[in-house]
Amino acid sequence: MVRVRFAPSPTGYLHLGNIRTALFNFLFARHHGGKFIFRVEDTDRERSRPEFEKAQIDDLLWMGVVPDEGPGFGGDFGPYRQSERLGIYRDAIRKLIDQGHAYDCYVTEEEVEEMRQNARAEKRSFHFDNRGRSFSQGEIAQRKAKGIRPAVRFKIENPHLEVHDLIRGKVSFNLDDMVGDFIIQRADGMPTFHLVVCVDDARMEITHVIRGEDHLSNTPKHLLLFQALGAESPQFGHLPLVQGEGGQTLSKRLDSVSMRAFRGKGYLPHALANYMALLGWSPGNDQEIFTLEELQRAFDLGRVGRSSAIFDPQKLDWMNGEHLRRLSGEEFAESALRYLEEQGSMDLNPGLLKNVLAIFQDKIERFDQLPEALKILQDEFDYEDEALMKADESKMIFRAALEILDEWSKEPSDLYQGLVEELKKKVPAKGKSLFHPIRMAVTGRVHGPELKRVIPVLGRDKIKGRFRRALQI
RNA sequence: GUCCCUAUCGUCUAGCCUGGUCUAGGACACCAGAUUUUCAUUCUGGUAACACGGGUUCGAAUCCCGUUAGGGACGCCA
Repeated sequence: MVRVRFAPSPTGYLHLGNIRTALFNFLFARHHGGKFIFRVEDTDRERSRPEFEKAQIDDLLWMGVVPDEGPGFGGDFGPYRQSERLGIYRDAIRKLIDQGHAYDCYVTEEEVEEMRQNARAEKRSFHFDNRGRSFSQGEIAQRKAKGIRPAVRFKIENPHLEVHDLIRGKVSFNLDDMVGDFIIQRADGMPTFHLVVCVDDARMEITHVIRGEDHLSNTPKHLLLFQALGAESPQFGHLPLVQGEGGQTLSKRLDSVSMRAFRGKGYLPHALANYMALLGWSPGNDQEIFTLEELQRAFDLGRVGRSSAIFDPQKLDWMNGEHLRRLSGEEFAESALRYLEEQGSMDLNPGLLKNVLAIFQDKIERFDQLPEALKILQDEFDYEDEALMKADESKMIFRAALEILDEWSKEPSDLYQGLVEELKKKVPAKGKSLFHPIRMAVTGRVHGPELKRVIPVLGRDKIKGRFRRALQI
């Protein structure tokens, strides 16, 4: 049974990079009929926030990436918040120390920092020299007396490691020229990332660790840890990183690529998922538009690329437009309404809105273009082409239109057809010279949606008002 | 600085493993045209890439080495 996990630390909002990792894990799990686990890595007490955990889950659910296990989602391997698993880690660390895989290290943070500074000054690469391993009993007693609390370090004994990465193939490391013994428990008693990740992955029976390439160099440490823990190591797959526009590094502080920002701009969740899936993965054929279900079926870790990709908002916009146009009119209106409500930018009545929204389905690429488009509902507006409005030919059309509308008795759905037919009888204008002034009087714009659709939706009274107003200009 | 990863149109990518079918395919963007009495949609066409240098081979985008460039890691962050 395939079991994968997405384990962010609740220290910020999810961004493009994070959520793509989540998506790939989810897709991989679904493809293989396995489980997707959401785990909260909140061992950094200073920076972790419950609000962020909530927001992260909310963003995940919004995209349709639903955990099978996690806090609030059930599962037999809980608790899924690391702050609630401290006892488990303590036991594991105890055992590692007892078995000689780890040791209390009385070297202080300040001392390490000094070593690091020196190395930098001499342009040497730095790694801890493991001096804490060989302190004498006397020295330890002395340090204890000074009130120094020990951190626990993991003893690196076989530094030559090979990682068989699902995406990159064989990668060899020599930890000797990378790091020294690394900390698995801080002086304050909290376990660190390396420890908790391995303990949890082992206990939660994670079979595949799919994560960002930034973790590739952590993998040898984790391999060692799994070994020492007496656990079978999962398989690893390191995803190429996503870069922002212009090749900049993505971070939680880069607002433009946060999930919040994408939701605010009005992207369809599945369009976003579709776009992200194609950032680093390709199906091997020319298909580009996928539903979430199709992605699950087609996804294959072996077809994930090895080089990093730059996020291209233009292609995202195009893809969102494609998904928008594939929606039924009903679905489009619902999604649009949901967006407008979420943004709180509309106080118009949903009944009318629903009819109006349909007009814009093939005119917008993102929902945030809607408020501007919906301005045609407002009666007060400026005319883009005032000269056209003032022309005698135009006035003649407006007057004729008003006369027709005054005597109007047919179905509202015939409003456009009927109006145009009658107008053609009353005025000499036709073609552009007829439709242009009408468009200007009704919408105030040179361009816009088809009059055929706008006029029936606005209704006779609103249209009449607009022609009347047009005459006064 | 040390270690690791990567390198095909401006961007996302197919092709690479298993050399010839690649005068390198698709998509976004861009340009031109057609359709649509506007705009958008749709359709047709076009510009545009194997980072560089060596090697292996009858033959290299594909295999090997080096250079360069980009990215990542080097935390008592995750």
